[in-house]
Amino acid sequence: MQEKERTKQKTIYDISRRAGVSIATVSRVLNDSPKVSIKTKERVLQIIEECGYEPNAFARGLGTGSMRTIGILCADVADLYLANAVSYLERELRQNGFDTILNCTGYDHERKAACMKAMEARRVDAVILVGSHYIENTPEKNQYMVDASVNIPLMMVNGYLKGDHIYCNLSDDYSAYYEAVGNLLDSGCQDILFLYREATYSQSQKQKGYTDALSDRGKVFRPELVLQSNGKMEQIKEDLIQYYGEGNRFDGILASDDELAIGALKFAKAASLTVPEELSIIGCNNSVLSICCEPELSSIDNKCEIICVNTVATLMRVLDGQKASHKTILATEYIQRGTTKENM
Amino acid sequence: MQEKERTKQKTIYDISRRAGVSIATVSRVLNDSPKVSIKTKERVLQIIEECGYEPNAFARGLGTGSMRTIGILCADVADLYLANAVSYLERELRQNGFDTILNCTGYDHERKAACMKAMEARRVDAVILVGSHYIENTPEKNQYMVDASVNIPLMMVNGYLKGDHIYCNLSDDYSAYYEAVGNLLDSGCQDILFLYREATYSQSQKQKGYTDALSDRGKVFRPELVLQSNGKMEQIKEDLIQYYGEGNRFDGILASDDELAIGALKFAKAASLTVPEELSIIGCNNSVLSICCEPELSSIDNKCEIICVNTVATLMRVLDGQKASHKTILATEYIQRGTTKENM
DNA sequence: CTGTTAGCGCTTTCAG
DNA sequence: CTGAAAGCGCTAACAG
Repeated sequence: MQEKERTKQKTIYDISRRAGVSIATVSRVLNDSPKVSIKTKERVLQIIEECGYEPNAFARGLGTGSMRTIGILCADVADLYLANAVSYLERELRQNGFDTILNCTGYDHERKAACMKAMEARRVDAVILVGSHYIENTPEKNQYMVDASVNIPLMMVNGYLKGDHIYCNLSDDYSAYYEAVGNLLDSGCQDILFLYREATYSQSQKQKGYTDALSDRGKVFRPELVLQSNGKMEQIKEDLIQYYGEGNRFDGILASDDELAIGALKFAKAASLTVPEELSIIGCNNSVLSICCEPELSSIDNKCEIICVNTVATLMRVLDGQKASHKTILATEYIQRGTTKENM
Repeated sequence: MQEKERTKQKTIYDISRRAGVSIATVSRVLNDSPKVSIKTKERVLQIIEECGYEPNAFARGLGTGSMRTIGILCADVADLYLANAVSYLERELRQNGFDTILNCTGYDHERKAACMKAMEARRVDAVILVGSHYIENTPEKNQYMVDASVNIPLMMVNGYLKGDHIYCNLSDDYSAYYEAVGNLLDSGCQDILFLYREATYSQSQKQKGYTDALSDRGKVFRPELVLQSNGKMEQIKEDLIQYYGEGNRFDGILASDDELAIGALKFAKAASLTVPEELSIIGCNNSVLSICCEPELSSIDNKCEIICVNTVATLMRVLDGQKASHKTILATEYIQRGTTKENM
């Protein structure tokens, strides 16, 4: 670490000496305490300015037990949705005077738990978990979060886990998909394929909305119209081509994210199906992707920004010792574009 | 902050007492020092485990002067390219045992400088600046980085600034654009429009490649074939429609990013120009966007991952006191897809 | 190999 | 309003 020591950092003692006051007074000035006379305060501030003094954050952290840092855990910031969320969260946190430590955990359970531990060790003031990937389907696998929440408040963006110090903000995926099915049906679709990526908490809510909407509208749920596809766009397209080749027919696709939907769009082109006339497609997240394709993609906007703003607002109340809601569900908005027929 | 204190955190003293050794020994065990007998080491480790003890990171930071944290400054993680870069950087840093503090500075000069100051105050071990936006065109505006680099190593991803403790890794935008122009010309294009977003360092390199290639191929540079367009996809399309409406003609577009290129593609559709027959388009960054559209976008891959891996590797050498290269330029790769004609 | 001790630079009582 | 002094929890000489 010979890179350090370039400039001998000044300390509070240097300032106190130059100002002819005690370090306590300097500290008070630093913390904008009211019990310092304006005169001394100004003088100290003056000296601080002159010396280009910056208080040592570690020492302050050691003293107060906090460095005003929030940990953000997300599977991968390269993911469009997560990147957006992180961007909003970081902005809000900063506005509230908190720095953010980012940790991309990936999708592996062990690593997630390890990353959470690392955050605790780092003594962040709270951890925000972004994405429904964090909710696993067995209590044992979620235990590490419950454990962590004993020592530190946990905020979830688009995930729900019950716990005394766990606060969740999520979009109403169930209703969004329920409504989307209704829209497709209203526009004349008969057979709607539900296309999803993996079994997350969010996905199960979406699928529930899908099946409930079908049965409420008197349609029989056909399990073969639920298809899973992972991988990238090209793979999704291939999967659908194969599925279609096996004789499966549908005139509507409700996908659990925009990438899947665009894969579907590429499939439509490959299968020479006109969109939206012969095949309607709805994506989810209302990401940039949805306006890149032709026709542009109808999508479900899950109000990521609102969720994030709300998450940080809630966190601030929690850190302030105020009461806060443990579960907040936010409404989504259906965005009509070119891949679905206008109703009526 | 009443949220703290849930579990009285154990200290090194608690461990030393329970283990019947001095705190120094515990500290040695913690730091995996070789000068501890295996026996005591195991015993101490045992106790640490039992107590669920975690060393206080702030205290350690105060003692060592480092919390093994790197600051990443980027204009906005919601930006596709930047998100990718941050993702790679974070991964590499973590693999080297460093946490990353993310700060999205936006594009305003004042804020950038303020954020840099904040990083210094936080006493990160180094700062990585991502994106060529950080390089302004007057030395005065770049001064804050030079100043910061006196106290802390600075790494630049896709930007170049001279300085003793500044280390830059950037893609060879000049050659990439020089070559791209060649490709367009070879495929039969006559009039190539250079479409850019804003005057950044990177952009100027690209434009230089563009003009040099033209003149080297005996074409006269026509200033009216350089068009700036900001805003989102829709706006870009509109700008081009207007530009085209004013009588400007071209059969190739070389854009400085994928979003611009897709805006161009949308323009082509609006103007009923077939792509790539009547209009060839090349984007840059080889982002997801490039495979969302129809036809898929030919793009310049600037090897973001390699740059990031290299950046962190260089940083590690710097922190280790070794010599490192101040400027590394990496080759790009042209990705041929559907918006350009195959050569030959 | 192990223990003692002096910081690291700031916050925070407690007196005055 | 101001100062003295006791930590905060750990690291790192220095002695043994």
